Amino acid sequence: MRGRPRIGDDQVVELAEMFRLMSDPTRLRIILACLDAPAAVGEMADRLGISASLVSHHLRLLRAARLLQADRRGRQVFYAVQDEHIRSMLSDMVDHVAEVDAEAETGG
Amino acid sequence: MRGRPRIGDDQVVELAEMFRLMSDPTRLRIILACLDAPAAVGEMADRLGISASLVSHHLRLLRAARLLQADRRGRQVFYAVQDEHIRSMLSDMVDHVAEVDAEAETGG
DNA sequence: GGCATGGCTGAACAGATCTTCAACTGTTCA
DNA sequence: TGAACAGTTGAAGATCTGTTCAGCCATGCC
Repeated sequence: MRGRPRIGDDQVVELAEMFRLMSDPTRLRIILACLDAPAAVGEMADRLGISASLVSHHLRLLRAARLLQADRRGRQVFYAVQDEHIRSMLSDMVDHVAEVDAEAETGG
Repeated sequence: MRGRPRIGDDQVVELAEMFRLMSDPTRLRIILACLDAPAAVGEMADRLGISASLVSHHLRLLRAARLLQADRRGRQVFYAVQDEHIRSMLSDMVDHVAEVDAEAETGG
């Protein structure tokens, strides 16, 4: 039994940083808003009911961490999830919470 | 094409809260320390080189969120990851960062 | 009971974080 | 060129968070 790979301190910090980026509800909503398809900044702001400025501040962090990637088209900037692993992990987590919630509703 | 399940605001907040708990390096190390097998508080403190008080403070949050579960044996209290989904997600993430790191080392 | 061990808790403080507001850059179209 | 639209940025402030320190509860053994 080798067990799972041991990861070093630097990698724990890196991993924690990824979680930190997804740990704010507003920021998580932004990530989820462009999980399936690229979304423009104003579009997200409208959908989430927050200012474009706030969206942009959060996007800066997500861009810096290479979690999202920007793509300018005319005067709009579209954002999409860059890290495939994060995307599939988030999909799983979304499915999971949806599932747990459905169970709770039917009296699980 | 139905797409993935839509999750509501409450569930986003819930999900963000889970990520928040894993977003602090110290707390993440604590979770990882009892990922494969239950670990006692003092044991973790020693292994991580931090005070038992600090470990205990973090454990309180993790317990409250039902991420970890406590099990007293004599004077020691052993903690283990309670949520199976979180455990497997974390295993995946650990594998992922270990992989990415290995690739980087070999010049990927 | 008394003591040692292992763990928990509350207060306090430094540092980080989220949000808002105002001002700025870049792009399109007339 | 100028105006309007889309997004970005920096400063400021209230709030939250991680850590330390001191003291407290619980268990096991003499």
